[in-house]
Order: sequence, then structure tokens, then C-alpha cells
Amino acid sequence: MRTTPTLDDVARKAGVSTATVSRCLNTPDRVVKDTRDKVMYAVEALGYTPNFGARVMAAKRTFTIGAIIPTMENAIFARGIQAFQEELHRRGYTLLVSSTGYRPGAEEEQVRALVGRGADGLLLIGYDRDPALYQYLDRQSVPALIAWAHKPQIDRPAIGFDNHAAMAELTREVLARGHRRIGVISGMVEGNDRAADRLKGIRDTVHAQGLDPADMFEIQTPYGIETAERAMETLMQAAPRPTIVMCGNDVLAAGALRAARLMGLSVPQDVSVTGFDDIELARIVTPALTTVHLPHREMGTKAATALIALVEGAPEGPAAVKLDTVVTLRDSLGPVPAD
Amino acid sequence: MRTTPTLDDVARKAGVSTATVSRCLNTPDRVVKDTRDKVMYAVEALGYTPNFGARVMAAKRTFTIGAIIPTMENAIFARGIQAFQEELHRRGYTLLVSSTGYRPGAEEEQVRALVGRGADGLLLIGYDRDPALYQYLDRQSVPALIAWAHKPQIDRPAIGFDNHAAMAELTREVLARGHRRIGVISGMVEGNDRAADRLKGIRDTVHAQGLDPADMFEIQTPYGIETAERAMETLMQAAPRPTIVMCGNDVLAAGALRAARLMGLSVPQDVSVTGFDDIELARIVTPALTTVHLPHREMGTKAATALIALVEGAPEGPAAVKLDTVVTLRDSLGPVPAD
DNA sequence: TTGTAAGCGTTATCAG
DNA sequence: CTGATAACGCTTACAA
Repeated sequence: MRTTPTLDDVARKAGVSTATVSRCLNTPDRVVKDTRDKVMYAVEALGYTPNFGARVMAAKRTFTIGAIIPTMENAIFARGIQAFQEELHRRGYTLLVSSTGYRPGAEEEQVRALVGRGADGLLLIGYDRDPALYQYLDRQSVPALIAWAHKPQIDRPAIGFDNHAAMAELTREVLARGHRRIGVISGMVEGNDRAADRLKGIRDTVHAQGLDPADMFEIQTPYGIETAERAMETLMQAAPRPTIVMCGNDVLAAGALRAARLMGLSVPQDVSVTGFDDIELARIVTPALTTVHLPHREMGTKAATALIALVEGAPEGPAAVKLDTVVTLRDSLGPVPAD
Repeated sequence: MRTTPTLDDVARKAGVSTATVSRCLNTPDRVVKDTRDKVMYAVEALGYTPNFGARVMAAKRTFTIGAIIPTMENAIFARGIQAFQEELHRRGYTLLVSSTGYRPGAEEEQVRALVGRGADGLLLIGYDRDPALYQYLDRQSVPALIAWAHKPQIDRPAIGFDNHAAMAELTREVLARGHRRIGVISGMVEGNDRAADRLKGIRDTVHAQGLDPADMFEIQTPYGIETAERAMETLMQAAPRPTIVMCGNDVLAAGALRAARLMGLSVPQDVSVTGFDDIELARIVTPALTTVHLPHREMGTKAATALIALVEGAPEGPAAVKLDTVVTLRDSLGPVPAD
């Protein structure tokens, strides 16, 4: 097992000092072409790669950004993260992603792992987390940008959506179609402000309308097609049955759609279904989902820009950017069925 | 901007040496409870996190595994990677994922980034890549495990499927239903052995059947729903039209299904469609997709085990593990339509 | 333009 | 059981 070549090996082979090699690699113009060629040749010949650990320790910047997302398993974050990564790459940064699998406590672990590895900045999803984590980040002075959520009242750099308002708008569309018995399949709200806000957006709108809360049927369930199917089955057993089921995201809605089909209910004739996120899935299922469109790629790109700004000497105080969402009407939402 | 606390700060605060602090953190049993308590208290009080760079440099192991996948944007790899990560976590390793977005050259970049950061081992998708990259990995003696593919004739540690055989089996099912005019929507085969093998699996089977190659209609296209829709439109304009369209994966198939619906063709009455991968999508679309089931989670889990074994002093020579695939018949495949 | 040498924060080896 | 101290590989003043 030959040991991996170091700066020193390159220097020796090229007949120069390690300082010169380092300069060739980092600031090539501060080195005369002739020696640079020698050095580059040695680098090639040896197959040298800088040791990042050492570099992190000696320099300050790593040009690495970390992102911690709840899951890679469904496409909720995929598109935004992809755009985030592309923009970072364009700006010379490397993205490292890790996921918590919605495991409580996992996020702190990952934050420490990434910070310890010298991440210059972090992308986190949503606001809800142990205050100690925020304290830790502040202390380490590692900038963190919150994405996929937006709460102007919280003084943190963030870019995202007003989940409450967006869901409220969708709910108004639902009410306008005459629905009064509303089923809800929500994600688990504990530690998930996006899920919580969406749920609250429905409740507040329904109550503002003066409806009887007893006419709402809520189920919280972990994200997943299967879990949503179970939830849908339960909701459809209520009597009288809800005329619509509003879901916390498109994945849950896809599950609800599937369960409806298996139960022999047609959508939207027998029951309507709505989603949230407008991931690709929403247009693929039958019937296509009425949902809330989120500008995933725009958010990813802007998140990259904002985080880099923060990293490269935040002008100052945190700012929260709000992106617009659009209620997107497709076939899965219909008028309330005649009894 | 308070500077982040180091081992030294902790040592000073606890009134012990840095060596003792280090021991408390890494081998707590080699330190008497009393001093350990003092140290732990200081660690808490200061909010100390070890600097990974320094640790990498001083120790050899990092307990970090890197995975480089073509894309996070669709679910092809999501499930397997999730299982991979879960198993790694269970074994005390951290997973860092990065994606190439099918960008040529990006993989090398990412490999270097991960290796430079001290990754103990790497998970790579498929065999096809610049030999120089393999050479680099060997030289750095960083073990790499190839996943999602299996070629016994290539002497590399790998875990995956025989894409050729699996697609061949599906093709036999197709032929058995009387289809003779076969359309194919394949992923780009350049640098993607999985896509290439699947395509070849179809061709070889069709030709073995003694069919006229002129009856096959092949289109290669980048992965994506939209691109698949375009391809489907093109295929459906041929006269006579193919009676079935076999797709290189489920995402492409979902696009084909969608295009068919928009063109007013019903599946499988007017045209059949098949996929490959059996991701969640396959059961959600209407009609449900006939596809090749891959044991995603099993592969992820076993990949983790295998890679850790490699990292922790590979017993020796590389081994290739083949996992079984299952042709899964659902509604999207029907008999050849009567003309 | 290039070389010298002092860190950077840990771990590991040796003594005590 | 604990403390010095020498690496680890690289960057960066400071000198030459």
C-alpha cells in the first residue's frame, strides 16, 4: 500500500519548495511559468491531490457548503437541492448533503459533522429545532440559511414560502367549491414547522368561515405513500364521509389518490384530493393534482446566492426572503358531490 | 466573532492536558471518572466540537463514506441510498453524498473532493468511467464499491444487478404477448453502462427471436419526464406504430404514459409501456407499470456492509455480488392490440 | 520569484 | 492514569 503523495513529495520531485508548490496550486500567477510547468508535471506524475484536512486547518475557507435535509427518499427537496448545488458549483463551491431521515437528534449530529469538516456555511430546512443548535452555530460563527420556510417575525436569514398563507389560499378555493366536510392528511407537525403551518393554514381558514370544527377530520402521519393510503382508508370510513381530503404534500396526496382508487372511489366525482409542493408527481398521477406550486429551482438558486453572500462576509443582519407560491388547479379538485 | 474553542481551551479550562481531553473523547474508559467529569463539563461549557480536519490529519480513519450519484432529482437512487445511509449510521459512519447531474467530468471532481476530505471509502454507480479515475483511487488506496451494476467479468468490488439479463427477461414477456413492433426509449448510453446493458438486453432478445431489426424503433434521451414525452410522441408517429414502448427506467416510462394519455391513446389497449427499477412511481401511475423490480433497500444495506468491510481492511480480493431482480407484471403491459 | 519556518487542532507514542 | 511532545499536510507571512 503505497502512501498517498504529499506536497512534500511533489516539491522534492519538482526540485522546489513546498511553498512554491502550494502557490502553483492556489495562486498560479504568482509563480513564473517555467517553475509552474515543472511543478504541474510533478503533480500529474505523482497523481497528487491536496489533503483537505490539512488545507482546512491551515487556511480558513474550504469552499464547502453543507445541506441537511429531512429525506432524500422522496422528491420534495430534490429539485431545489439540485438547483442549489448547480449554483454553488458555478460559484466554485462544493456541496455535501446529508439527510436525517426525520430522525430526531440526527440533525445536530450532522451539523457537527459538517461543521467539524470545515463547512463554510449550512443550509437547513425550516425553523423548528433545538435552540441549542442555533446557539452552537452562532458560537462557531458558521452562517446557516434556513430554506423552505419564511417567517418574517423570526430574525434569521431564510428563504422560503409562507406555508400558512399558501395553504390558506388553497383552502379558500376548496371552500369556494362548496366543500364543508374536510378531511386532512398532514405530515407530523412535531418539529416540522412547514407541516404545522400548512395544517394551521387550513384550520384558520375553515374557522374563519365559521364552519363547525367538528366537520374537520385530521390525521397526522409520517410522509410516505403507504402511510397516506392507510390514512385515506380511515378518513373514508367516516360517516358522513369528507367530500375532500387536503394533504400536507404531494406524496401524501399521491397515496390518498391511490387508496381512493383501490376503494373504488373516483376522484373528483366521489371525493376531491389536493396536495402541496407541485413536484413532478403531481402532474403524473391520475387525475393530476390540484396543489400549491413552489418555485423549487428558484429557491435553490437564490439560496445558494444568499448563503455564499453570508459566507463571504455577510454584509450584516439576517434577512428573510419570501418567494411566491401559486395555487395550481388541476383535475383532482372538483365541486362538492351531490349527495 | 469569538473564535471556536479548541482542545487546548478545554484542557486549560479543565486543568488537564490536551492528551487527557482527547482520551476522554475517544477512549473514555482509559480515563478515571473524576477527571472525565471535569473534562466533559468543560466541553459542554465551551460548546466544543472537534475539528475534523485536524483529526483526519492526526488519525487515519475518518468514519466518513462518500457516495457519488448521477442525480438526486429523481427517485432512482433515493431509496437505495437512504438504506445505505441508515446502515452506515448504524455502524457509526457518516455518509456524504454528492451528485454529478450526469455532467461529464463532474465525477472526478467529486471523487477528489471526497477523498481529499478524508473519505474512508466511496460508493460509485456503475462501471463506466475514465480509467484514470480508477487508477487514482487505487493509488490513493481508497476502496471504492460499485453499485447498481454487476459484471462478473470485471474484477472490481461491486454489488448490483445484471441489467442485461433483467431486461432480457422482461423482453421475453413482451414477445410472449405477441408484440413484434417494439419501440424503445433508452437513457443515454454514453458513459452509462446500466442504460447500455438494458438496451442491449432488449436488442439481443429480439434478435435471438429472429425478428427483423427494422421493426425496432429506438430513441435515446436524457432522463426526465419531459424528454420521455417528446420521445414518445416521436415513436407514436411511426407507421405502423409500435405496439409497445419499452423504457430504460420508470421515470421515462411515466413520461411515455403521460404522452400517450395526452395523445388520446389508452394503455395498454392502444399501446403497452414498460419501465425498469420499480420505484414508487411505478405503482402510482395509471395504469400501474409493468417493470423490473430492483431490491433497492437490500442493495443499499448490503453495499454499506460490503464497503465497511473493504474499508476496515478488506479481507482481500474484490468480489462482485449479484442481487436478483424480478419482472413485475402490472397493467401497463397487455397483449398486442388487434389491428 | 522563491524559500524558510511557524503555526493550524488532533492523535499517538513514550515516559512518568 | 496522565502529561509532554512529535508528527500529520498545508498555507502564509517574512526573508532572501
